[in-house]
Amino acid sequence: MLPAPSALARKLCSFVALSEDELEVLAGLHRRRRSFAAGRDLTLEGQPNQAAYILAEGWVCSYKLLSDGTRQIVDVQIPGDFLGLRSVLLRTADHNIEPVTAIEASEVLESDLLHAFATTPRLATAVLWAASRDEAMVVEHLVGIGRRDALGRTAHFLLELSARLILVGRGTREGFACPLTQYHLGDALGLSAVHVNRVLRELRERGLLTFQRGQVSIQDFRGLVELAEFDSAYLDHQGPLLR
Amino acid sequence: MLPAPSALARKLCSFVALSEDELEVLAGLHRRRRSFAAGRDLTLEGQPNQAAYILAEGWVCSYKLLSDGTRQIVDVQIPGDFLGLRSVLLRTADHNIEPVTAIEASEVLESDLLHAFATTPRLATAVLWAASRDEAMVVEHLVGIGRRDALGRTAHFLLELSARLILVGRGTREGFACPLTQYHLGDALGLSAVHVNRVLRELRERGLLTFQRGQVSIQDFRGLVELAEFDSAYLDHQGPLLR
DNA sequence: AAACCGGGCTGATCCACGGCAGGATTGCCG
DNA sequence: CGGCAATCCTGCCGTGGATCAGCCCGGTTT
Repeated sequence: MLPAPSALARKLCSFVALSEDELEVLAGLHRRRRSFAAGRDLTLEGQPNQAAYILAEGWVCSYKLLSDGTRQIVDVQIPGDFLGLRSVLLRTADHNIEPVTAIEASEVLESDLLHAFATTPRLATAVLWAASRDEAMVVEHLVGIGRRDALGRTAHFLLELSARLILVGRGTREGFACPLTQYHLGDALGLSAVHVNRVLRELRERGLLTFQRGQVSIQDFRGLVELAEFDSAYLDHQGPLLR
Repeated sequence: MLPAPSALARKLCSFVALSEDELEVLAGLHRRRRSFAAGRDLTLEGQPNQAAYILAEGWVCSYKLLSDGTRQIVDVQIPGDFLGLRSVLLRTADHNIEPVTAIEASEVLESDLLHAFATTPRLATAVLWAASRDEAMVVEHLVGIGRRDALGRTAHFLLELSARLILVGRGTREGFACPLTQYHLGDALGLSAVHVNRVLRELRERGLLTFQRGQVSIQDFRGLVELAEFDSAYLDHQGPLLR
């Protein structure tokens, strides 16, 4: 009997159906489980030789600091996401990582990963797909900050989170639990926390969604999609097309 | 006698010294040279099975369109850069590509690339490095748009271009030829073209740089670096650290 | 209980940037 | 040479969002 599938397994399965063997290799990557407290940074920019992790429980965000004390959150990771894959390749972390909640993560050594890839090439493809998807998310984030107004940007961000959470069984079409504060949202969206508050109020008043006490409730999915021009293609598209 | 090194070869050599054999394999990727006219898009978002290219001459920009007609330029490619590497992997283009000038590019088939990697693993590492660098540039771009003001953002963008162009022999510490219009700059920086104009004037009035008739002249490198908080680490760092 | 702290919420004011509208330059083409 | 189309440039005014300042609430510390 196999153990319950990890969030990562669930995510990858939405892309290609993995065999039992492949799932087993994947599960093998989850030895070396570690926990980290909320709020204390994992990585400091510029430090070499960081490890990579698969996030199993909890949320983290990756950000860069500017000299005036402001920061920009580049992306938010949820269960099933990789952490610091690129810093392993480049041998230097190029951003900081803050656990938003207490988290559990499995440390993944480069050798483990290479071994897994050698054993099960389809797994390599799937992980590569996940990495490309992360990159596409950053691009979409860039477009949002550059060209969408605060309302559309916020709606887009929350819709993206929703889609990603549903994929790993942490949310439904109706909503999801979200541990991000309004400060987090501001830093992610390039807005001030004060303005985030006003934007959330407007979304509420328009009957689109509510975000209260760590719970996002989507009330008018269609309306949100329209407002945000949200097209989930970049998140889940063409799995089957990839060879 | 080897032919003159391509822009890509120059770029990769700044990262690892390549042997003659490796340079030859690299040169082999430049068969299948093609030309494209300025202004006419190469790729349309969502179309499957696009080719990848190595840009040999000229500039292009990758952008995404929004429904209100605005666009966001995600990155600008110069000679030596890859074009559409990710769309080959994902089998679908996720953005549009506009040649800013007439360009020459070498079409690269997946099979060529895989073959080159199999023959010369160090080449694979180098190309992977280039891809990671591109990704880091997008992240830096995101931070700029999210948290820097128009002046710093513009200065940062031009400094980054400068550093990249110097690497492939298209510029010096004093300046470079830049075919981008103020509309391009606006679309890249998330500003209106009108405001770009004002920003360029201010940079000129502060004695930092001039951008006139397609020529960027850097007059106060230090001042620009300070204004933009520019740290080129993400462009050229830790080559030797990568194994 | 008092003090404190993090987070949510709101109003008043300010300013960086967008939008519009028109004029000046430049380069290209017949 | 004249005409036309980009592109550059500028002034004026409107506005989205930042900043500041303050209040409320629930949880923790003492």
